[in-house]
Amino acid sequence: MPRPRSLDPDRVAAAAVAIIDRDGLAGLTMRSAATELGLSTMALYRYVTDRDELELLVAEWVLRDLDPTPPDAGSWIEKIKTMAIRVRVEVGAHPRTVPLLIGNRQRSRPLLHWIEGVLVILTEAGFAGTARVVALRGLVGYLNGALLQEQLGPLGGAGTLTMATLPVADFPLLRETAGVARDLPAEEEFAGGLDIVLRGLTAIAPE
Amino acid sequence: MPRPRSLDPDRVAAAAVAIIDRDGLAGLTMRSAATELGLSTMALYRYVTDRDELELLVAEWVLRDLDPTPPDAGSWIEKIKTMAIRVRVEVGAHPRTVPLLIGNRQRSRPLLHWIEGVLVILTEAGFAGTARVVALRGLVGYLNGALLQEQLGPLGGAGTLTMATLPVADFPLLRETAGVARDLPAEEEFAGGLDIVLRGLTAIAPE
DNA sequence: ACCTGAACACCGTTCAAGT
DNA sequence: ACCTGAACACCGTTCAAGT
Repeated sequence: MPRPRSLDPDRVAAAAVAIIDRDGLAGLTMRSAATELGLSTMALYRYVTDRDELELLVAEWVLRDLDPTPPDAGSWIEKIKTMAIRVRVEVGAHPRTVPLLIGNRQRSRPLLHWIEGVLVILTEAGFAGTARVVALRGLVGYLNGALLQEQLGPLGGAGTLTMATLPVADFPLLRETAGVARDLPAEEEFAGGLDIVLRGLTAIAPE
Repeated sequence: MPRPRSLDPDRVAAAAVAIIDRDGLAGLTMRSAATELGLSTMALYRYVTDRDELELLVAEWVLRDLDPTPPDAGSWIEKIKTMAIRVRVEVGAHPRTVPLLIGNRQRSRPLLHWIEGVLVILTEAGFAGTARVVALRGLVGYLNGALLQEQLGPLGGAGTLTMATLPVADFPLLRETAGVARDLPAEEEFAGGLDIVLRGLTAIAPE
């Protein structure tokens, strides 16, 4: 007399994300996830084959609402910008999952659909062959780095405590820049960096 | 009758890096590092207070020869490019340490000196205030992302195996692009992305 | 089928003890 | 001072057993 499955992958992922939001990445263990779901530890293995798969579930769940459709108005640069900002918005709801998103970026369905959308835009803009690869990777590389940096602590954030103790004589510009960075909102920092990448893309665009 | 200290931080770091080079990041444990050094596990705690400090030692050791001095010939863009390539060269000798380098980027002395050098170049180019923060962070963001991506597996690399199994109909451009990416050397991919960022920097440069 | 609990081979780290 | 070994509180995961 088989019992009905008490959970679905969505609820498993949501529970894992709740733990990460609350206790950080280190707080997520097979045991804590099972407890959060009201299961014994081993029952969790009914739903995922191992921790790696649980992390993939998390990565896909966080980006489940990521819109992969290219905007239909605006220049191709504006479209790419919109696509990039969409990622940051979704990630912003669960920022501590960032390392998992990066680690699973090649297998995450929502992200793959988003990449396909970006490629549509790049292709319409005339990119092809290796130039298109470079453009995509440059954009994604910046996105990964910027989101990770924002999460690990921006120049103006916690890490600056260490920097405040550095000998001023050896790092005059670093000290000065860190001071300015403290007052620069993360969102503007992200937008500014994205703008650099987008202008760079414009510069190497075909035609 | 105190015994002489049998090791210095440099040898500890070198041993840890040797393990990472050989067995990957997961292979590095307090136990494996101690064994590599011919010590009992707990003797390692004479040299580092905990695992976190061991990882910092690794991060600093890998970049110990990173030249922080701005090149004196060439345009400011060429100088920045040289600085960026220097990082990739040093990292290239121990690529699997990348996550540790990123995690410790705010405390790693060699990296802080390198950043100071980059800031000298940016300042000479006329960058100041928030524009200088954005320029620095955009560059470092790309560097982090690109090196991490290169390490976790480029588009043309292992992860593409997963992609090869995707339904073609849903991801036509992704499939096509992955095929091209497979034949693009990592070095060219990095250089191409760096070029995008540098051109973007040019576009937002003062004067 | 679905769930449980004991157990195994790991971790990082504390502590008391040896030279 | 420097090093050691046992022990503790964790991990992920295997396995045999319950309903």
